[in-house]
Amino acid sequence: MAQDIYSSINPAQLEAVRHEGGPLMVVAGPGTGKTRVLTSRIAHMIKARRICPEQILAITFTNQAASEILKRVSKWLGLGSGQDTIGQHHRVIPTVATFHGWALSYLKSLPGIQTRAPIDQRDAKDIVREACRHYGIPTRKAKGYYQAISRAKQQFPPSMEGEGEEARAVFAYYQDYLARFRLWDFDDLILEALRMLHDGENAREFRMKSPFILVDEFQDVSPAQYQLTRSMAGTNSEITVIGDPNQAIYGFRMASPRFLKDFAIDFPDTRRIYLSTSYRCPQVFLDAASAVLEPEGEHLNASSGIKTKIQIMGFKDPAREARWIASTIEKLVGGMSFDSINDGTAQGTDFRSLSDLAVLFRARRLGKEIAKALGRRGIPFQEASRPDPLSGKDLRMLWRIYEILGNRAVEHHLARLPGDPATWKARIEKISREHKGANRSELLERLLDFSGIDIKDPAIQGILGKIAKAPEDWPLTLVFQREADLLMTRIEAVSLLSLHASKGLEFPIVFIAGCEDGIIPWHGSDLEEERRLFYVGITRASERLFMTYANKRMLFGKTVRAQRSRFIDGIPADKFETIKHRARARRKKSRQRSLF
DNA sequence: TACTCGAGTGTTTTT
DNA sequence: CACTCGAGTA
Repeated sequence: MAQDIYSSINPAQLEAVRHEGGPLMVVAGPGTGKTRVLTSRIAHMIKARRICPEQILAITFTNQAASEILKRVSKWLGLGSGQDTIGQHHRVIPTVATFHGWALSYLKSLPGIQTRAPIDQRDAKDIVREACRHYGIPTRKAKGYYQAISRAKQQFPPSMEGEGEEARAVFAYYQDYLARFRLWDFDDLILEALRMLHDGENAREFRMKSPFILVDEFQDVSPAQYQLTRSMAGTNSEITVIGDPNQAIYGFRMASPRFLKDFAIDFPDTRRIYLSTSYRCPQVFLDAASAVLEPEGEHLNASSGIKTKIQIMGFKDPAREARWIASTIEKLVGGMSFDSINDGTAQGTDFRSLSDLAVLFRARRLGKEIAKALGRRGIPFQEASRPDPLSGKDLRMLWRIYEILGNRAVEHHLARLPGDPATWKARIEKISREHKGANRSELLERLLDFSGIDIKDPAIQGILGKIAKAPEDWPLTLVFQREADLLMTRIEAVSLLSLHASKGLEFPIVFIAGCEDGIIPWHGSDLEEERRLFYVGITRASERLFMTYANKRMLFGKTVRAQRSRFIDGIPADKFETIKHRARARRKKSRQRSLF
């Protein structure tokens, strides 16, 4: 078991795994084994250094990442599946949680604190809308104000600086509403945990209990999360941050690669380790990616010997672009590669699996055209957009009843159940009285009789089962969120993803569509961040990379002429080949074929 | 409660 | 152009 922790690990990775005694920063470019280092390091701490797992806290941004890390660590330690990260652990395992999940359990663990009930984004938006109505502001402005409020609350203390009178009024109403009904939104979880750790005594106690902290994807931390990290760890403690400043693409939600730099200043004895061997991307792609952004840190070296160039194609319009992508995909999955026919090494088995392929684009709507083209050819595809687990009307109702039963934000939820709040109140009181001593999921099941929800629906049954297993008073917002992540199935289909959604993923064959000025880089966006976004896209590919663009595109009802992305012009000419579509290619048959 | 219709709006996304 | 949202109607 234990030797797996170190097998086929490179010297830099090993150094990161074994570092002891002070702050550590691991700068890990695409495919350099970031997760490998993180999980090996945790396993090493426990197995070799005999650190008690309870003293280790690993923080991630998504539940999916958290469960992936926990799974790998548990396997190395022989701890079984380690699925259950919420609530009490039956075995001693390290805590792996999201910032928000950790913050909530920390707040709950503090003696004498009055916790509030977490609400999700939809309720938060509803409250903002209500604030607008209250002030006679047109509700169409609610979305913008909600975003402004959330941005404000990424900072500590929250700041509406630069916002107008109206926005401030809405903010005040919103905050007041949360206080009145004893609610926390997602941002509050971070802010409140931070507020608690400001108390010297709390901080000292926490640092003693959890002296080993690891934070993944550190380039994505918000100002508040950065401060939280600082409060959690003393400047000399053994805190590990892992990230890649070149992949910081969440500026619009106040994240910044700046914090990775600040870290080394705020923790002066930080040992920096750069992972510079990419086990994913061919050198050509790495070089091209570097060229678009003049990356920070060391130049990346490819371990792969693949020599394929990037293939760039222009089209008259997005429909042709989409059709070409679809037909190329069909060829790639449908049969033998033309390559192998051409160079005589035909094996006859060079099929690509659909899940080896991804099409990336800057904005969701740009994927529509491609989805249509794939659909017409009957090629299965999978779009990234996961439905919000609490989006269904029924599930929302169920959630509200559950929260009321748990005595959380009762008035807030009663007012939002369909029908008359007083009737619901009476109903809930009656049922609770009649079934004294019954557990919460039993009560919930009885109350669902009044809701018109079909209890026999397998989805509802599944949720009820989860509730029965979840810790007594855990708010469902987080339970649902986790379940939705864990239920993500990997089906045999082409992935259609936004560039943002592609971060952290890897595919042998990648298409980046809509590589046009105005799209990539997006008109009016921060150019440096757009560069990093393109960098992320390029570095998803492990074998083949296509970039396509259209010379005109319909956006907002207007057809605009478009030019090839200026980022492509920054790529050295020997890294790619441009292929002319159809009309030209037909005459140069062999040239076209060499594509495949 | 469920619909139609017109106005208005247009990245990226997690918890 | 397509979609969402909210007001208004059945």
